[in-house]
Amino acid sequence: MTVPIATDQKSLFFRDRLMDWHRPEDRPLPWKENKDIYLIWLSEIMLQQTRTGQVTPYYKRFTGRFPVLESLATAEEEDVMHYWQGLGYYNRARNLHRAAKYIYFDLEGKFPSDYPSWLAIPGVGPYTAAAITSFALGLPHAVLDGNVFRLLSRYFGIFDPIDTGAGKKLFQQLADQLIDRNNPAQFNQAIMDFGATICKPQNPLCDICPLQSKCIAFIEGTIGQLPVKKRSVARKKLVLNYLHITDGEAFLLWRRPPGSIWPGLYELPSLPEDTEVNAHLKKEMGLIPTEVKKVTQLKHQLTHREITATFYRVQISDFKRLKKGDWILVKYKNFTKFAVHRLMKKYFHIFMD
DNA sequence: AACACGGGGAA
DNA sequence: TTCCCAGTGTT
Repeated sequence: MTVPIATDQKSLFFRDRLMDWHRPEDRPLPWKENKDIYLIWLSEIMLQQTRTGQVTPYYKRFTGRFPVLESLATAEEEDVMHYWQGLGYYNRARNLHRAAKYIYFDLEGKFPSDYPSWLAIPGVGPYTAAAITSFALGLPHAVLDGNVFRLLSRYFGIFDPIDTGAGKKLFQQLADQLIDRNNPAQFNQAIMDFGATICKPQNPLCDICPLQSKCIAFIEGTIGQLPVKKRSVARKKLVLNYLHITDGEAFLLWRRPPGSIWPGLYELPSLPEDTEVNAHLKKEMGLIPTEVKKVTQLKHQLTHREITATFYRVQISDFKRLKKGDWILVKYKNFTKFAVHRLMKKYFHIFMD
């Protein structure tokens, strides 16, 4: 790690305020009570993707049964799994056990003493290696977990996705520059505590945040957008029904209102959910179709939505009885003048050749 | 780069 | 319900 310490004002302010904010006694947790590298290792494995409150009882039970490396290394796997039961991500326990045997028998009970060696231990990735080497050995490796990603992305206003190789590299460099080399352990503890208690995912406590005055996301009102993730979490499903109402020469378009998806873009009039086509046409538009045909169904992916759109072609003799409404009558030769979203484009591409 | 891997707290 | 948690290993 040959990254220079960041000396710009923003970074200095961040480091100073963070270290000043940190009160180790504020978040007392059982694994903070000592510097036993075995116990720190164990706690960090348990804490992977798992809340502190959920870990605490497991940690106590587990350390009661396996208080030192030897007890874990010489235990039966079934016994280990039993004490992990209910905590989830069970490969953690298997890797932990495998690693314990490796350290106890192959390394003669001597724990690795640097970052790369810890990284080679089963179940230990970049985060855990940094946590162990800083907490137990005082080495200046910055931890990068969900809390740190969130805090840094907001404070520095970074919109690069955190779930790509490039993004992780960027944030790791930044964190390694920020770390207080005089006290890496306290810095790592502080940055995670801060993220967990102040810069929370939802409803962060910006009003009492000591970093507020220089927090880009707070200043620019983008707290809710950060951190950015490329891979969207399971998309929300959305069902839409569109009506392609035409007399052969023209058809109807409608402009989406602001505050919805695709604000301001045009699309075919849509049929409200749980509404029958003919009834809707007559009641809302004053139209009586000569033919209604289900034409196609298209899937469309958005960042946070999976849309299933069904298209109905509605044939009418003329638009004379069309009620006044938000829709506009568009001649086929003119329809390219209207801005439409990609889903609509897909449909037009297929059915307006 | 994408995916599997668990269970639970909070909004 | 949805989000996300002191992430890592595999493909």
